[in-house]
Formats: sequence, C-alpha cells, structure tokens
Amino acid sequence: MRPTVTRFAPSPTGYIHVGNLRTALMNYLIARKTGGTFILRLDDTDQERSKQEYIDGLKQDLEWLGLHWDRIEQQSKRFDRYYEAAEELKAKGRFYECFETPVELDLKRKKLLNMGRPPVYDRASFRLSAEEREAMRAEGRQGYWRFLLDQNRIEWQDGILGPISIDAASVSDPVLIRADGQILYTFASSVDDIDMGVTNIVRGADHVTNTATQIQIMQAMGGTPPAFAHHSLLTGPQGEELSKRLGVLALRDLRERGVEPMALLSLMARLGSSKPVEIAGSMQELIDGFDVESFGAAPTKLDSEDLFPMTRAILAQRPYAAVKDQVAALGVPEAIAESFWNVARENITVMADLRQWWELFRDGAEPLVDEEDRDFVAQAMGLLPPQPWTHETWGQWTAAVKEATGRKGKGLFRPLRRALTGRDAGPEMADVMPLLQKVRK
RNA sequence: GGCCCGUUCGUCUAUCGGUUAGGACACCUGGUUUUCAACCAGGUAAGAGGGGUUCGACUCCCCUACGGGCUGCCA
Repeated sequence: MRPTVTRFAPSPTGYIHVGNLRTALMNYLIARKTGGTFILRLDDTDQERSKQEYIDGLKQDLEWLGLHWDRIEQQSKRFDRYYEAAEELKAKGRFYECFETPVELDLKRKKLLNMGRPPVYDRASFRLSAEEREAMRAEGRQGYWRFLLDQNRIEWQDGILGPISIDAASVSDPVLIRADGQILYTFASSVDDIDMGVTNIVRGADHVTNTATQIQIMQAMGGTPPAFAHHSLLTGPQGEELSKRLGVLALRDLRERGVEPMALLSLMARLGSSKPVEIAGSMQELIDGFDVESFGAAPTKLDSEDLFPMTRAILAQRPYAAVKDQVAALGVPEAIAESFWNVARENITVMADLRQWWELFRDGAEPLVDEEDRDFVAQAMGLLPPQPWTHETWGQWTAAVKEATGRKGKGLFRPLRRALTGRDAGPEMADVMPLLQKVRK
C-alpha cells in the first residue's frame, strides 16, 4: 500500500463533537494504516467565526483521544497562495467576476423556486461584456468571483457510496471569493488538498456536492483529485438529527462525563460499518481492523449511552499501574491501593465512581437492614472477629454465623452484605473484608 | 421544487438471483456465582409498500412512502 496523505480539516467555529471525531478518526486511521501523513488543517477562512479558543479546544480533544497529527496547517496563513491560485484560474478563464448583491441573488433563487425550477445561478454576470463590467465597477459595485463549472457530469468512485455521478448543470457555479476579498472554504480547501498532496479524503456526506465542484476546481488547477469517501451522517437513537443533541455529544462533554477515549474510538471506528463494534486494546488494533469500504451509506444511529458499558468494560480490565496516581489521589493508603483497585474496578462505570467505593471502605456504610433481619444481623455482628481482617475473614465469620443461627445461602449472605456495605451489589465480600476500614452499626 | 444517497432482527450490518436470510451488540433463558458483573451454553427476532423482469428476486428495473444530505458572497 502506498503511503497516504490524509487530513482532518475542522473549522474552529465551535467545539468538536462525535460527528467530527468520526471524520477525524477515519482519516487518521487511513494515514496510519499505510505509514502515511495525517494533517490537521484548520479551515479558518471565516475569520468572523473562527476563534483561537476553539483551535485550542480541538487540539486538546484530539490529544485526549491520542489522534496525533504529523503536520498542522492553517488556512488563514495561506491567503497569498489562494490569491495566486485565483489569478491562475482567472488566466485560464475559469474564474469570472459577478456583481449581483446577496439580495439580488436571493431574489433570483426565490423566483426560480416559484417557477418550480432548480435554484441554479443563471450566469448572468458571466455574459456581461467588458464594458458592462466596467460600468458595474464605475457604479461602485464590488465584484465577487465564481468558478465556471464545466457543465457535464462529474463522476467519481466513492470509497463508501460507490459510483457517484452529479450533473454540473444542476449545481450553481460556486462563489470562491467574496466581494470583500474573503477566500471561501471551497476554494481554499481545493488548493490545499492539491498543494499538500492529499491522497485520500474521508468526510461527511454533507460534502458530496462540494466534492463534485472541488474535483473540477482541482482539475482546473492541473491537480489530480484525491480519492474521496463520504461517510453517512450520524443521527440520534431515534433517527433524529444529531445537531439537536449536540450539546451532550461534544467531545469535551463526553470526556467530562467520564467516557474512556478507547470506548469512543472503538465505537466510532466501527459504528455504521459491517464490522462488529469491539473494544480495541490499542490504537494499533484500531488501525489494523479499519476499513473505510466496510461502511454503509445509510444514516447511522448513534446512542451515546452505549459509551458507558464500553467504558465500564475497559475500566474492569485496567491494570493498577495505569491508575496508580488516580488511586493515590483519592487518599487510598499505598499498602492497600492495588487490592482496592482490583476489587473496585469491576464495580465502576466511570473513574469518578471510584470515590464512592473508597469512601465506603474508609468510612463504612450506613447499614441496610430489613426489619425481619434485625435480630439476625445484631447476632452476627456480635460474632464478627476484631480487625484486622483478611481474605479468609468472611468465610470464617459466615461459617460461625451459620452455626449460631442456622441460616444459610442467600438468607445468610445477603443481609450481611447489606449490613456491611449498605448495598445489594458489589465486589465479592471475601475481597471486601480486608479493605473495609470501619463498620458502622 | 431540483439534485444526490439511503430503507434487512431493537441496534450496526452480511448476502455480488437459488441461503433453514448469517454475524455482532442488546435482550431473554439456563449453567456458574453470596449479590452485581464476567464467563459458558442456548433462544426470541428482520428484507417499507406496490408493480414488473425471471423457472426463481432481499438481491435487477419502475413507482410510492419514509429517512438523510445538498440546493449560501457558511464550512
């Protein structure tokens, strides 16, 4: 496989969410699979909406997930190059100046729509004579620039969607430079993908039409368009638009809620593909098991709650060495820290749950005793040997209680668990006893 | 309105015209377990609707319905 060059090109106009992550991850995995290059490109041509805060935020999010970029680029630093490329296209007759105001364009669109026709730009400005253009400028009109599409069918073999064919005549000539001189994304992106040698682009299906026009732009520049793949967009569990739930699906929020990076990565690398969602042990496993072509074209339902069982499973396997500092930070004495972790890890969903287990062990729990068990528990407590307790304590104690009360099985063990831990569920009591620092009565 | 894509178990999906329609997750049952989890075994469960083409259609074609996307001097 030839080394690929891929890129993740977010617009720093907000915090990134699961949808962005899916795109980023796919491009990252493709690059890594071939020993290629993964470029983080900040598409910040929209200076109004782009903010440093979001650039910092998205870098943090990517680092949290371990998606390291090999190269970073910023479109706002490349405006000179875009103007240069624009001049080339003007010279080739593929850029033309237009003079309609936004209001006029809006009117044209509405008119066409009312007539039941597609709202495609009519190229009125393209047909202007040199004198007419001059007159427009003399009037004080600021020109904006469109790319002249070749009106034939634009076709490509999409890595996910298969063969795509779009009639350029059904698409407006894209505006690439605004009247105020602002370079627009469609153009900057095309120039960059060619200049930076991007070989593969995976992005959302919302870009399919852009791809059609960008292929022509790249070709007009004398470049070879990369291989494209458009993944379907994510929806909520009911198939509703994900954007409505964006609030809870920003990466920083998921991180805040305790989702493990590998849970998120494992889900996003497989959801919507024909391969089963499996928790990967490492990024390498994710890389090895990734295949863009295994993804389907249908919208993908995502239930963010699925991330929690996955997180739980990851934590249950996590070795003590990986969490040593976090356990110490809770104030767990070093002598019992490792056994505490090994016992508690199977009973937490997110790391934050660890605290309540430590507090239980450290302070004891408010006993949970049913009315009918009151006497039984009191009697049992009387038989409880003095601390310190070992792994054997539970067995010895319950044997003694059984002997004294005649109770056995569930009726014996359950009330004792509830009395000692205040809970119905938890780690094995034999493991709990040596960790329990205190018993409340 | 136009253009593009889509619709198979609850969910993600496999099937390149002939299958008992397969798998994974979830769920249910049983086993194991003091509980939960884990683990093992088993199980329930699906081709949007209608027309064609064909000996035979989930698969190819058309229509309808439904879903998603695009249709910006945003990205």
